[in-house]
Amino acid sequence: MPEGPSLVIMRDAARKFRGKTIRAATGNSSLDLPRMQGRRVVSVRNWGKHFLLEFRGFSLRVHMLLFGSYLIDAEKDAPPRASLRFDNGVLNIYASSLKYIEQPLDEVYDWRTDVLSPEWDARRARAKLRAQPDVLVCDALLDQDIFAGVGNIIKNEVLFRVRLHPATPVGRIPSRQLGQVVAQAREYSFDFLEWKKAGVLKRHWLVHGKKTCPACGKPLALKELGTRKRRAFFCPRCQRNPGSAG
DNA sequence: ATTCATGTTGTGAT
DNA sequence: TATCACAACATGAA
Repeated sequence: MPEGPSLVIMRDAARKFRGKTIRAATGNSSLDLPRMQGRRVVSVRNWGKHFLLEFRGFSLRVHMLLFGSYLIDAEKDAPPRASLRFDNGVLNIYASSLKYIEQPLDEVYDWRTDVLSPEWDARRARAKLRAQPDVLVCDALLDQDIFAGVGNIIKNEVLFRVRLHPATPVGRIPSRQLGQVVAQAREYSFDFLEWKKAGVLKRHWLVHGKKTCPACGKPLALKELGTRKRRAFFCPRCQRNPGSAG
């Protein structure tokens, strides 16, 4: 489920609950779910991988981690973390991390950091990257304070599009290529969104989960790189590290 | 049946 | 005190 584009789809699917009142809030979350009963949804939003239901005075934050899922007007054979019943339907949330946010969302979230937001600020992202020259680009792309919404799939595909080795320190990336990284973090996320909506996402993966480089035909490398140790699929031939000899 | 993965947070060690 | 590596959590596809 859970990279930014999937949350955009969830947010749009749940938009019909905006302005509606929660009639019942149940589930196996340790949160005080009944707190939401009788409360009206002021807005349905998302920031990166966070799904947000805003009420007057507080908000519900849902993070799906790796295995989270949701169903609208349907249920499955598993206990929901939260089941929110409205007059016009039900939102069921499974295996997710739930939390209340007490402060106004605009105080908590910097929308300019969300790669899919209209408020996305590429220059700001570049400035943050410049401030951390030693961080590997594979880690930087997963940093939600720089690229909120980017996950491991987007990371791998962006680095291939830009033909950049995942283990390149940010400070060694030529300025023009760094600009491409930032631009593609957003652009690929929108492509991901369209493909996901159309149910054709996987067939568009060029390197993620693949064995062969679509550019040169040689085997792809698969390594757990960076401090995050997430899977990096890349072509050692086509994705050259500007800092290495060769 | 077993392994593994689109992710983050908390804990205890250093 | 701060940083860091690792554990923990949870589900379904292959």
